[in-house]
Amino acid sequence: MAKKPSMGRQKIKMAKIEIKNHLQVTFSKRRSGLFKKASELCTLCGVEAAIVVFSPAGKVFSFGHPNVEAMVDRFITRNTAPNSNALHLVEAHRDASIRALNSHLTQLLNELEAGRKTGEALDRMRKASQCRCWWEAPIDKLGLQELEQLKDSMEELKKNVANQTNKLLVETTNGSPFFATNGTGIVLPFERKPNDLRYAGSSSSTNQTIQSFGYGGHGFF
Amino acid sequence: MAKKPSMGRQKIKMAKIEIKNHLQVTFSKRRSGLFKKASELCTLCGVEAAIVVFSPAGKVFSFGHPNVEAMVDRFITRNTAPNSNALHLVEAHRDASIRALNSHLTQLLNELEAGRKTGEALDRMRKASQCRCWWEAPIDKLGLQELEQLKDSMEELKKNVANQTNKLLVETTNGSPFFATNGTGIVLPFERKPNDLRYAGSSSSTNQTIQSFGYGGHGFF
DNA sequence: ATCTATTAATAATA
DNA sequence: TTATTATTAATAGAT
Repeated sequence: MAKKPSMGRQKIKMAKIEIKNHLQVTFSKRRSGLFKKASELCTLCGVEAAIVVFSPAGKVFSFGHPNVEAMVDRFITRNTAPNSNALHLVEAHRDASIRALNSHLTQLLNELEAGRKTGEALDRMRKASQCRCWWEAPIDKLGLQELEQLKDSMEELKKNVANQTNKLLVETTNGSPFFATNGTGIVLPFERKPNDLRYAGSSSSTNQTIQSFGYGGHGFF
Repeated sequence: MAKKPSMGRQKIKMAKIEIKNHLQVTFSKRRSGLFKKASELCTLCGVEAAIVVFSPAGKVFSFGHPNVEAMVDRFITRNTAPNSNALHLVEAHRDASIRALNSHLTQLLNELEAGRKTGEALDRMRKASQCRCWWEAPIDKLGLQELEQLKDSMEELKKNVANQTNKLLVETTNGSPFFATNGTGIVLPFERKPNDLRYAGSSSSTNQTIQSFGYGGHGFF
């Protein structure tokens, strides 16, 4: 079998290769050759470089030493080119967004802190105001038995004083219908439990202060 | 004169050239060779490409077909990227940062809102608790003279009822120090103003009645 | 830069 | 894609 000697490498015209197959092969070979050359350049000269190639099919091939994006970033940053390309706008926009977010964040943190302080102040006020009614605090310290006894004594007390009280009320008030109907005037204010006062994180008044409202003649507790 | 034949091209070790002069020459030659290769690739294959090289001195050399800017733009705002290179990571990282900031922001907004509501609730409580003691609110409205009168009437009232009250308490309680010290037991319930009872956002307790604590025997108002 | 002996890249082919 | 080979192209070293 006769060997057909290759005609070896031939000079080619420097123009777009029309034969698709050739073009594809040439693209592959020359692209890798290009990247190899770039790599050698980087190694021999200790420099940084990047290459990006968009294939006819739209694929992207890139080379970078030490890496593409660092190179591109560096190029963009360095490139204080007068031609403001869209990239700059994009990046600027992104940075602006981040800056705006950070600013917003800072403002919110400040508001939050202020809100916390306001809340604490209000809480302190609340606690202080609780103590303003002298009878509220001690009630919590009483046991059930003591409360029962207290209730009894209150009821008896109420009876004893009811008449005088009602008389006074009629004389001195402008006729609030409040007690007129039940005709009693003895009320025992009690404090709700402090732990019922939890408003943490809740906007609802679920554990709002429960006050005892007593009518004369019937049990309060 | 005898001609000294050049020893021609010699193979070189693929490592950084230490001799500065050599390095500079090699950088120049190979850089132009690289750009030429790139140019040929673009011509032969009809593709677009860009090269960026940073010289050891910090200078930037670039090649681009059709131009570097367009190539870099296209690379960054890349549409079709099969090879996931580090740029993606960079971009992803940036996006992640924005996302994290947004998340933080949302959380803070929530906290802030909760804080506002808490503050409002506390404020309402404060206002409400002021009214729990019926005499507190009106007190603010009284002038100095009226306050003096009120003080006098209360002191007289206290004296008048002290004996009876103490007696009752001693008889019926187990010695709660509750009323023993001030010696009063007569209560005058009054309703506070409805508009002082604002517990907006609360489903319960909205129309809570606040009892007043009063003393019988003398008119206060 | 230019030259030239060599090496490296690669077109054609399989 | 990968491998082979004949050629061309690139370039190290010297000028």
